[in-house]
Amino acid sequence: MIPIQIDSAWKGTSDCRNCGIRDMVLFADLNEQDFGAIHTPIDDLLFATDAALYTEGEKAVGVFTLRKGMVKLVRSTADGRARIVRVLKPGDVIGLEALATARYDCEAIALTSVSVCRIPLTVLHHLSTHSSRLHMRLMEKWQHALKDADDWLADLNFGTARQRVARLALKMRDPEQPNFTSFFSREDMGAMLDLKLETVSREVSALVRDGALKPGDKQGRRYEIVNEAFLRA
Amino acid sequence: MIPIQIDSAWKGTSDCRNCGIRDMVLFADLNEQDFGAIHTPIDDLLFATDAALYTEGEKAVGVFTLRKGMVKLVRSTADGRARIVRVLKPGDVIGLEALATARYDCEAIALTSVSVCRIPLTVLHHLSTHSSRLHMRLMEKWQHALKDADDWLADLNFGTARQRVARLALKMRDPEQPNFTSFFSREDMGAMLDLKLETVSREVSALVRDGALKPGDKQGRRYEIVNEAFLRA
DNA sequence: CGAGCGCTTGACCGGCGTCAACACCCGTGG
DNA sequence: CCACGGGTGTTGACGCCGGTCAAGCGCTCG
Repeated sequence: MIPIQIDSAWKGTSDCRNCGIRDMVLFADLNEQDFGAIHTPIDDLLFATDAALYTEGEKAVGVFTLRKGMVKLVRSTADGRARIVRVLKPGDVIGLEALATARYDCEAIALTSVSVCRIPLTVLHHLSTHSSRLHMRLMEKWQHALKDADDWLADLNFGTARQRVARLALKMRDPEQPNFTSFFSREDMGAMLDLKLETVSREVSALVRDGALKPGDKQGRRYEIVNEAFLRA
Repeated sequence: MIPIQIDSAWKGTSDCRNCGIRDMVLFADLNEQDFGAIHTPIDDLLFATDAALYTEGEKAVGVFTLRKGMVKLVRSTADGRARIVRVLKPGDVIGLEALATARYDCEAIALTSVSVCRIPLTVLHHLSTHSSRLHMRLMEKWQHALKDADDWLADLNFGTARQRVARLALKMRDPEQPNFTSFFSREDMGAMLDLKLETVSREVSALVRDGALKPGDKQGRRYEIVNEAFLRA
């Protein structure tokens, strides 16, 4: 694992009105008046794989919306090891907690190359008290984040190693090609499932042997889902 | 484990202005004008141990504030077993997710006898768009719930059985008597830590043998923390 | 005082962690 | 173009932790 590296690039300023994924995100149902109240520019940013969007405890300037790629939320436990608490996908908000505390509760690291836009806290604070439309959207995002956290706990940290890996395969399906799923480094997968990387590797191999998965590349990152029912059991 | 039983009693209507724990809860910094906008009565309710406040997927009428006692949030996993995702303490809000979806995401069951007040969704929806004070409080509650969920995952579902039980002991300290901690039935503890009840029992006994804990009653529910440093390691 | 429930303890076994060797992919430099 | 080396994934052998099954104990409440 490469240590933290800040490796981001400024891509320009967002035109939120014409955002390609606007219907998924916070500004989905803002009207012209709401947009007029945004006085601080919203930046588009790119992060390379393994770059940190922010670190645990860092003072927050804004909240991110994930446009493309995947981001892991990492928390270091009392005994020093790193634990991945969730993985965020396009449309998700990164660092919501900053709205309440102006600090980030855990570290956010790009799992792939990542495209995000950063919305300043001031903008959100101002809009959320003046626009009930944004207010409702915010509630939905909070609720989604909390449900996600609970799902993560209930689905991926329960049962045998085999079951956990199978559940992860189902959770990480490609939305566009539902019979394909993308994995991560075995070490990352271990930190998500509370397993050692060797165990993860063994169980992935076993699922391939049993005909539930089929390798889609040679690096062990992409697999085809052959037998979905098997993965569910 | 006793199956679900609805066992609640109406204790009256709350006088929120003079609530004993008002500074901890959602209505902490409402002003007289805000209170004037509450047109639906807020009920005080009592639930007996093992009673369900609501069940998973149930249509929600309101959100609860926990005044006294403890409540577990239970989720049934795909393979039928029950998983305790969090335990709520006085001052916490129960069923926040209903604000966004009007449904409860998981089951809430009283771990002790419990005193709550129920705030109708209509009241919160109306107030949160008209009072930036409540709005801010809501954010804080969401953030706290999310942090709690992540803590639960990172602290209690990681490491050896011994470590998990030790962490639970620290997490469940009595706020008033910090050298005392309260446990639950071994089965519930197992559902929190992802361990079997026999393992929990063994590890608790081991911690007592090693001089880290001392039994405070004969039912195995209350223990004195003798060696805090030992529990942290 | 007896029944029943929950907690404890023991014996045994299987799954996962540990340590280690090896295979494979890829980038680098000769 | 090939040789080399590091990083990552895979596979094997072995030991220990925790799951399983079962017996026994000690509350509490009829």
